[in-house]
Amino acid sequence: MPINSFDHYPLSWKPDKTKLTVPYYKSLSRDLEEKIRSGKLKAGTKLPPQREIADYLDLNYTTITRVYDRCRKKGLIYGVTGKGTFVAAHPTEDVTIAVPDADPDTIEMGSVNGFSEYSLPVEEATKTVIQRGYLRSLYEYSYPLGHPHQLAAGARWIEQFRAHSDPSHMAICAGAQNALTVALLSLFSPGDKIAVDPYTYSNFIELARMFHLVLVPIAGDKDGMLPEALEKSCHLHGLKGIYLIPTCANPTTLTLSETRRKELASVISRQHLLLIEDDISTWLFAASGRPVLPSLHDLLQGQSIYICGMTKSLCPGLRIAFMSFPPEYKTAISHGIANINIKTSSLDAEIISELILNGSAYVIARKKAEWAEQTSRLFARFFPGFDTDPGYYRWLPIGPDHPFRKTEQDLMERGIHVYHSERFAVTHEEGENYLRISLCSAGNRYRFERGLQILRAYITENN
Amino acid sequence: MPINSFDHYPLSWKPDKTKLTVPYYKSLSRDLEEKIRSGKLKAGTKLPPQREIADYLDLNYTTITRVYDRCRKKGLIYGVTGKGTFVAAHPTEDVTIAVPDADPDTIEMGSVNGFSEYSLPVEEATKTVIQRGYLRSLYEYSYPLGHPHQLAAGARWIEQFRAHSDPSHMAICAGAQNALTVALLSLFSPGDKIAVDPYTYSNFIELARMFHLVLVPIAGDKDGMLPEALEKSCHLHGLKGIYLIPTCANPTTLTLSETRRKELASVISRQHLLLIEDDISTWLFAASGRPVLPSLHDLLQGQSIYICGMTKSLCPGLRIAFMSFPPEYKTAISHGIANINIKTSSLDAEIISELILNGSAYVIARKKAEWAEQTSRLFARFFPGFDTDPGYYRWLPIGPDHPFRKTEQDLMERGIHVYHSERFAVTHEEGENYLRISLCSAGNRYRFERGLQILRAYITENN
DNA sequence: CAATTTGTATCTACACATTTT
DNA sequence: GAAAATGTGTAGATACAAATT
Repeated sequence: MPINSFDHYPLSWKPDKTKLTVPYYKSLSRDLEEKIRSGKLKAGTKLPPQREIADYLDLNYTTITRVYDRCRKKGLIYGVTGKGTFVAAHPTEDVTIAVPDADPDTIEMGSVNGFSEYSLPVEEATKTVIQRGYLRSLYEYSYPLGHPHQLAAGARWIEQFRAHSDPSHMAICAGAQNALTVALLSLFSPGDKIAVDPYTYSNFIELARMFHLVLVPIAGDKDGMLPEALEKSCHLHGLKGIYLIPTCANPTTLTLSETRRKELASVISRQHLLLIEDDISTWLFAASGRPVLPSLHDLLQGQSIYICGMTKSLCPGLRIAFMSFPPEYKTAISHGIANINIKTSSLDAEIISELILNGSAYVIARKKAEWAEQTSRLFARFFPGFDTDPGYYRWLPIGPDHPFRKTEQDLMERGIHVYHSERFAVTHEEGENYLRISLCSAGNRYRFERGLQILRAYITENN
Repeated sequence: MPINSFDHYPLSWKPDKTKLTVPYYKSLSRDLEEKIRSGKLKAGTKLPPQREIADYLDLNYTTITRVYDRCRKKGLIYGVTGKGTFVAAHPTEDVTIAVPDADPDTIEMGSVNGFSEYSLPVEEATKTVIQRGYLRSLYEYSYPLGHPHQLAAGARWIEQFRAHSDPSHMAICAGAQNALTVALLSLFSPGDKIAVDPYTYSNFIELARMFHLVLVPIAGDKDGMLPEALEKSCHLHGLKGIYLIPTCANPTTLTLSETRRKELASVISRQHLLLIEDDISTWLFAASGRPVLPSLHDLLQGQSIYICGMTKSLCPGLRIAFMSFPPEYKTAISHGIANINIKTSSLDAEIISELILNGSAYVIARKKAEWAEQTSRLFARFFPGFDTDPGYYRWLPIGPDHPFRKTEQDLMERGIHVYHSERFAVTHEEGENYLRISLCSAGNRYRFERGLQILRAYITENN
């Protein structure tokens, strides 16, 4: 029997007692899910304590625990012991960063496509591959993880990034996103917990959610994730893995310092975490002659899946990523690849290998790195204080009162497409908002410059 | 306190009381998993009833339920109410049908590669695509579900198979297996139950297991799955979806009759199941001028994902499949594709489209269908009683006493590679065993004929 | 065909850790 | 720094459905 009537309580979620059906936990979690998905409960809303709902509905409170649990595993809500339960950052909204269909009137500064102008060497390489008569042998099943000489090309390529590997424990996937899918599917199970930065690659967030993996954000400072916070969270949550973008993280552009890398490696090793290292940007450092810090893959020697996508550095249309893993995961990953892809297109892989082996890949990368530097200098002219470190995007603070949808829409109406920080947030964060500004998708310098003008005008106006 | 000492009971699984640690359910399920994976508990073994283990260990029996539950969701065991709990068919063994690395001394009659000899038109089409200057536009992000004209080509292609669709609710995936991954990931959640034939495509079994989906085998007769059995199972298990290969099912080669298709469609519609229709073989019927039965996709008008892989009919090396779905799933599937692949290689898709649009695809398919018919006639000469219906494989009964590994190994030693029925079994089945014999991978007619001789000799010897 | 065996689903009880007050 | 609030993890009790005897 309820102790109170609760009529005057402002329960943010107040399920309708009359609509309760057995089993209770299912009818309740359906109701909660519906309210969140329909937007009746907004991101960041604090839900009533489990015991309060239980009291109100006259149910045992672990039944409510079960309701919250189900929604938590779906990524709709998250709980903090002692604090309460909250609606997740973007429980349902479409934050997937897909490929926008080209609209000539909007300047693309949201998605990070990579410069696509420079595709001549790629076309040349394609012709070479075909003329060489490889086609016949490529159009057959074999080597599901990639042909040995393609993997060798991959090993050579990632060497530049201080990630050392060997074709015998590498694989080719259909792009970095696909490699992440393979890694998550092969090595994790629903309910497993993975440490991430508080802001991280939004497609990873969605992917993890699709697999019903639970993401646990770990605090960081200007050098990236804090090792102590990670270690503490291990004890607290029983983490299974960790996802890191050590160099020029997406979207925050933070790079882990060498000390930080070593400290994190030591925690990862001590706590037996499984690291997924997503290396999207080191090529920009290597190609522009900047110092390259050691990969965690090298520092750890095991427990680590290293992924290097070729899309951004070489050619957006060819979907190839190289993956390196410790030998003990080879069976699991082979299974994952067999089940997800059977195998990756040999043609794409062969073209990429050709580009690496004939040296064009290095030339293309250098060219793209130059462009990136030019656009980042341009960006810094508009927004002083930003350095011109390599990177395909910038992380622009815009103050606290700029809600997700509205800000993006306002800017869209002014003619630029950008992404708001909430797309990248693992939990709903109050306070500062940011925009991620892509430096490489506007099409040309003039469009990009116009975009920056629009952006600066909007920011000065609204602050 | 245990009532009995159990020392004389032959408990097939008898956990060591002294090694029990808290939490009990974890330490126990770890132990059970280890025993199964290490082979100490073999496929089909009946485990002790939950209450018996609980009694023996002096624990509440729902704790054992939890242990069994965890292992069940991992696909290690399965339970039948009233009967007991059993170790699953191939709980851990590597049954994934991957791509075997070529060994010239072994005749390949296991994996179904598709004839790869006839790749000249594919090479021509590749050159055409490149010369046409498409390359530049292909090497860019756009149209994550596939270019409209590629999808239109797909729509035209599947029309032959009485599957009608429209480019606006179609997508291109990187092969049929990849399409299955997209469908499962986008539309199902861990724990969801999917109806399947008792023997079905082994990679689907593994894929479902990776996603922690539970497969429920449904009885069938010579016309395929029984509608009444399906309907009954809906009520019993609360099925969410169903996976069917309506034409020349893999591996049983059964084709659903037209009446059966209509009856199943009616159950699927009435029970709100989500159908995944994997069409791997209708092209063989179309290409050899045989009658084509209506697809369930057409019969259902909704609730159905239709998948048509191009690998077998056209070219093993190009990884393309067309998928058609009801409009209401477009968002979910777009998300799935964005998260798994970002997008499929445009180059492969473009080559396939070119082949369809310039008519070569039809010619290639006819050629391959002819070869398939020739090899199936050859097969029927060796094994009378088999008809020469289209199909890339045959399902050969070999009697009850031919265990999985041993049979495959025996035949491997004699020089042929084949797959045993246990690879395709959803639950462990006693009784008749089968071999799936691939008709299209031996390399040439002479090798295939030698393979059949070896096979027949083995069978007559051992029965 | 009724009683028994057996698996599955749901709800309840309790212990514990962290955060806030 | 103790008490209260709050989420999470584990174990137990009960009801029920299907298959077997």
